[in-house]
Amino acid sequence: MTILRLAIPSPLRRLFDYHPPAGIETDQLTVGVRVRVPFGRRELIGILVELPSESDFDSSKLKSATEILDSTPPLPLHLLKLARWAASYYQHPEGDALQQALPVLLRKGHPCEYQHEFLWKASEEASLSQLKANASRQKELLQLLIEHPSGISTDAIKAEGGQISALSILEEKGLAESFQRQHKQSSQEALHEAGLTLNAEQKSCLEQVNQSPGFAIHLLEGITGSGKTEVYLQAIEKVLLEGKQALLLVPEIGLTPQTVSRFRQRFNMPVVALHSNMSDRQRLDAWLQAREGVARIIIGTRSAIFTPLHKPGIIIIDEEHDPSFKQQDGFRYSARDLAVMRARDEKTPILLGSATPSLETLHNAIEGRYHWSKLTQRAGNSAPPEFRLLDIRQEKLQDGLSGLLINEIKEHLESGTQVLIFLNRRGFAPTLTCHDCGWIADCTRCDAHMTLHQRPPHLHCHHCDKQSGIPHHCPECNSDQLQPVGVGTERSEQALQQLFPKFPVIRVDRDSTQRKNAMHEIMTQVHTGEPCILVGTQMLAKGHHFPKVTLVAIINADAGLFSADFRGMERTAQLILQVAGRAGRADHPGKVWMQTYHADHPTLQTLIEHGYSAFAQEELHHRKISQLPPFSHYALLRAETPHKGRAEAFLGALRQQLEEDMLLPHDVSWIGPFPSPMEKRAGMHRAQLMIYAQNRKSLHQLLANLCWYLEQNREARKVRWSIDVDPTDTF
DNA sequence: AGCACGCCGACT
DNA sequence: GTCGGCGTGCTC
Repeated sequence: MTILRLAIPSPLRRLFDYHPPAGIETDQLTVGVRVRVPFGRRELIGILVELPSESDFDSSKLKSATEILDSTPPLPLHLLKLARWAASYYQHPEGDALQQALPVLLRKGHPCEYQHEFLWKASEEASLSQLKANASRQKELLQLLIEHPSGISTDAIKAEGGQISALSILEEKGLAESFQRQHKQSSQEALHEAGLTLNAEQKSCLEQVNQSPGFAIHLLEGITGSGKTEVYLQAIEKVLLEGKQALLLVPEIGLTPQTVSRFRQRFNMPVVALHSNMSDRQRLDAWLQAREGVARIIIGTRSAIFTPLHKPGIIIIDEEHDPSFKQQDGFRYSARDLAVMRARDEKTPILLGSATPSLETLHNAIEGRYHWSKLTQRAGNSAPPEFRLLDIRQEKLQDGLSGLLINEIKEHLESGTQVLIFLNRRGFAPTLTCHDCGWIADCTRCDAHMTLHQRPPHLHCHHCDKQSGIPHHCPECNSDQLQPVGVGTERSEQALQQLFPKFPVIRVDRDSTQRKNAMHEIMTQVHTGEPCILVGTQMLAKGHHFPKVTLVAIINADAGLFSADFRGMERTAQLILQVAGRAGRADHPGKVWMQTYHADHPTLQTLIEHGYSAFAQEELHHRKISQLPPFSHYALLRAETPHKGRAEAFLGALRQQLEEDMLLPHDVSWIGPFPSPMEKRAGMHRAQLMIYAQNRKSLHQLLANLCWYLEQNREARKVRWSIDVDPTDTF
């Protein structure tokens, strides 16, 4: 007898057994295929993970599977293993974890096949003059086709605002034609354009990567502008010449069309992207192209770590310290850490690149577990930016700006260069308050203030997305003296525009770039090189290059300085340096001015006077003394319920129970429970229990027991609990 | 997580 | 009289 043991996408931490569907030759079944099964009153798709000969469950009560969906497993066996390992390491239900390793369409049961996408292009002799002057829709569309000589998909046409219905008219007139994407390589050449000449540091780093043929971990620590990407490109080039593929993981906001086009420009090989702006169909096609080996370079965000490769050659994690590599809900995996596992498994090198490596990675490099290369020279030997801490304790600020800073901005603009203002706060003002009675606009569902927005005018909670109108009178005392307090990007933009009416002020945050193409338009304007002021959030800090910016101003360098999270300082340092890195990339030396109430903060001083390495060394020293990661391992047990105090009480009772009942590994300890830094969020009251250990194994063992216990426990069903292994945030 | 069952309050 | 509120239980 053959039993199908399946991972089912449900929160239950166990596998489920089924009989094979009637009339199926069981010797043809392989682990990894998708199986459609009845589950409770529903029908779900599970993944076959084992083929035992008998079930622990009463065999007569087993249901039969409905249908086997694949003849070969969509996910190669070793990636299935990786995903199963991850499920166990991160204590996440296996069925759900495996599901997340697959593209959405495969989760839904679509066949594991390409749907060859039709592309459209303008025919050779087509020109706009062949259309009637008033046929504006058709003209727009034809213009779009002409702009994409290598073809554009109907999805992309829609995204660009083109009219699909006009396609057939153009086709009839012989102005447009459709074709299927060809994946054949046009020639033997791997390169479209030659690589740049490497400096000595880059060369030695590249040699380091190239000389180790199998698995090896490399940390590439390179200051902004030192040419990390060129090293990536040339490392990839070697891999391509060997007939292998490259997987590049980038942070969520780092995957811009510019990133992809830089790789397309360099290589005469198919490059595919995998990111959230693509349709499910496009993602599946790209995923399959990677699996078949047709796509040679795969660029994706976190979830792309599960993309199968026909001939894996190298994995590169760009900005390895970026928090977006750790998933923050559900299956809380770290794509960076899994990438290391995967590289070991596939026997390929892995390259972790960053200007500001995470302390974990740095620690590994210091301990000699990673090969460590540094790039310290900026391209063209341009001078590093000059930092200045602006003590604003006695200063009277105008919309968040000190007089000194305003003067400096003026000087830069008048000398014809650009200025970047970094303010990590969206909206007009972080709060709205009543001048007469002190009332503050609070969110009813979170322990947070509502943010005041002016365009369009409304109050918005950035934690639960609740929105409401702006009251004209105070709800408490009916006064009409309601005032915005604090400064967000909208207000900063407005203030700067009034101060410098002759210069354009461009705001870059999630709100101002929502519209399709908005970012592209902004970048086009900035790249004209005309003097202007850019005001924005961390969107400005990542991915984009602003060669004409000579002054970077950090309005509130203190934000995050005194965070409840022990990683707060590390994050702040990384963000400051990342923003600072936008200044003076070309021949202009850059200045970085930071407004702070803590100009004598020793860590801040170390950072700007001696750089990131010195900062990191000090911080690692602190972590060692306090036995914090990377010198210990820990996990967070989170709980949330709609009732105040109940989450904390639940965790407290649990802790007590565990101390009484369970044999604790001797090196495991707890801290807490304590309420989460923002106790109430989106209507849920939250608390957490920190569990830490010297030894990964003991921690893992304890967590496994804990999960088992919680699944049995009746009380545990009344709260929502989850486990976060290697958490990066404690909110 | 879904989804159903079941047992009490305010509506057509 | 029912519609529907969410507590409880189950999923091979």
